Amino acid sequence: MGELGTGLDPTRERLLEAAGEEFAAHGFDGATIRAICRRAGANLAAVNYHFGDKERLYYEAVLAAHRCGLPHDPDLSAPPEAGPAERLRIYVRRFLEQVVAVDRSRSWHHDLMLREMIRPSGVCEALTEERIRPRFRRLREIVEELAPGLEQRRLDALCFTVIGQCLFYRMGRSVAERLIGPQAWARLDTEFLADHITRCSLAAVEAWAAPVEAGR
Amino acid sequence: MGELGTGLDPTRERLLEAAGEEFAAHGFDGATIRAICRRAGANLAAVNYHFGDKERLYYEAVLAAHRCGLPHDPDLSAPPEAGPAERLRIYVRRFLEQVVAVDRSRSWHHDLMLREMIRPSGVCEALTEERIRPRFRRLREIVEELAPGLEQRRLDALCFTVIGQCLFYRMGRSVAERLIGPQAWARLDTEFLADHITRCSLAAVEAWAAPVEAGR
DNA sequence: CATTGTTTGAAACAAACGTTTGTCACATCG
DNA sequence: CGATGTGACAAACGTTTGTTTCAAACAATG
Repeated sequence: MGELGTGLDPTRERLLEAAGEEFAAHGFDGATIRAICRRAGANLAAVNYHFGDKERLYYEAVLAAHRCGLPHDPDLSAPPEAGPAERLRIYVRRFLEQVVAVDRSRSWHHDLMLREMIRPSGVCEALTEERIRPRFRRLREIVEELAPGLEQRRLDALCFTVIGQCLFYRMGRSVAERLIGPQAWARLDTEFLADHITRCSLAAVEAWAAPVEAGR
Repeated sequence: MGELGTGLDPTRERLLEAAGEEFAAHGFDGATIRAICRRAGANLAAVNYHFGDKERLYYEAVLAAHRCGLPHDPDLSAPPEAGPAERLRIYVRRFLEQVVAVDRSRSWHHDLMLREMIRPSGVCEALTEERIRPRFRRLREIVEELAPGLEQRRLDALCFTVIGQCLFYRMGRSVAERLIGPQAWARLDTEFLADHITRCSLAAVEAWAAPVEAGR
């Protein structure tokens, strides 16, 4: 299992891990300090001792979960000489692998962020600046390179076209799976979706690109 | 204010309305029966009398909210002789108007559904079948008409490309607004987004409809 | 008017909640 | 050695939760 930080206090680390899973599963109100401590094998008073109160535990747990859950920026592995289309494909694939794909026990990290999206708390700001904005900036660079000279809001909307497609398979999973059936849903594997979203996004960008025929 | 049903009991109706807002704002665990009854101007025991317990109140409130919140199918107003592209534009616009656009007090209806998407409860099934599947079926018909003969999972993915783009502006609003700034976010009005998403989706569909060119 | 069934009212219930307390174990350092 | 500070522990704190109780108020019907 992945360590949540470099802290030297093992109890504190176990509390952060347990709190992340409990908060992700039941939300801030639904999760109880007793369940968190039980899962962490710690005493009930440990939360108050290490974090002060439930709210600060939540704050620390969300930040710790995402500092460890997302290894690094998703498109750093792209060869620098690759074209923007290829970098977009890698970006989408990494996005799907990390956010959407359910690799068993590591799925709860992003449930925390989905809850923050619906009703953002104080930690949402730090989370956005620290983890999301770097990714978004790289996506914007790719789209900007694919279609130079677009107005600002068109550029924003095109980035959201990419992100929206990816995020749907995480956020709308429960409904989407019921809509098309479990077996059809299972056929939408990461490989297929990455290819689908990439090609759709490229077509969308080209549709808005400068009237000059933009060869890629 | 919109009535939540045709029931004859005014207290029951006020409880449903108040419960919807409280559950949408704070979730099932966060909302309290006391706050609901206070908002509805009803006695604390009214919930137990009319609905039995909190869970059945939640179930009824979610269903009632969506039975009244979404007036009718979004694309019924499309002229029957309109082409699929024009019907897609109307579909997207209605989707954005109803789900995304914040028309003051009616915004909480869809918060309920977003919460159901993250952690579906028993009502999610009824909600999907009753309110979402009819819309999804119509979208599939449009896409099928735009690009006949596609394989099933490509058709599904293309529908999700449309829905994912629309839903993002609702689900990712808090994060997206912070990412691009409030003033840039304000410029993404419904009219602009409807046009953007429609054109992007049409380009995406055409990318897969065309005879298979050399893929990756 | 008396009776019946239905709805509301204030009060209380046990359980669970977040938080606090006081104490004990243990390591560190003068 | 004693003094000091850190952390774990059981127990209890006061509050809030969902739920229940029972009597009063009401409308409808005989």
